[in-house]
Amino acid sequence: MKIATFNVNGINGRLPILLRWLEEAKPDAVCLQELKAPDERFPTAAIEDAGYGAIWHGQKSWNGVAILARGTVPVETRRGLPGDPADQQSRYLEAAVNGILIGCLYLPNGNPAPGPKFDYKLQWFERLQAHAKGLLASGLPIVLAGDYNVMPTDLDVYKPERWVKDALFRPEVRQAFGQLVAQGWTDALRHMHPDERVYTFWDYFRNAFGRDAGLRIDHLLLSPDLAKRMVEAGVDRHVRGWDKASDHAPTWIKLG
DNA sequence: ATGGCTCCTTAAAGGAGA
Repeated sequence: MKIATFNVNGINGRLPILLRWLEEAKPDAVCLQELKAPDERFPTAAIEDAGYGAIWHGQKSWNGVAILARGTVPVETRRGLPGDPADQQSRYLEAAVNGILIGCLYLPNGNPAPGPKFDYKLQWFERLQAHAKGLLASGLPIVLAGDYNVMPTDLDVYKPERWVKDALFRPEVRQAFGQLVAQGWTDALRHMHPDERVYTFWDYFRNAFGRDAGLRIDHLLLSPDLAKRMVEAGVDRHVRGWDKASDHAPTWIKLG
């Protein structure tokens, strides 16, 4: 079983990219972020024609997450991250697919930091930690996949010193990610590639992809039993080189 | 340090992304 996460940066603007990649990679389950579309503008027919069932939580202009499953429809278990009823942003969706519980998340960017957006990011992280702890305690096979907007270590940034004051790399954020993983999760990509520079994002500026000036910010965290089943993990970085590509590349694991 | 690019939006120029 192959499970992927892909920040599409606009599901309608990037629909040809998404469909081309689905056809090529044939993932069994996919978490999408940054739909940038309200619920009624989700491209249901095109996704179905590609062979995927889907659930989604859209939002006008920004955010928005979805879970796709090949040949079946994800069974929704949660919509929205618990802990703040006033939070209106579409950033968390959870479903069961083929016996695995999949949490799809789009963690806030947090810039500029410090400031209210950074505070929201840290609060969101605390809510995620609380929810993840409960999930882990359930003993179910779980993957928490998405755009975490965090580079966990220096190895995950092309030029760490340039990013130390950025909301994606500040100590508080790296610490929050570390605390989350320490609950008992496995950072799939780093576990399979302990010493390698593996990036999932390259910005649109200054030929970042051509220079390989990348960041690793899209992560799949696995519960202990799923970590034991993992046989492969990777990034489809060639997708970033396609015409009209997202600034993120699809990131995936294979379970045996 | 800044700006570079690309998406979205009552469609002009601004917000947001990272």
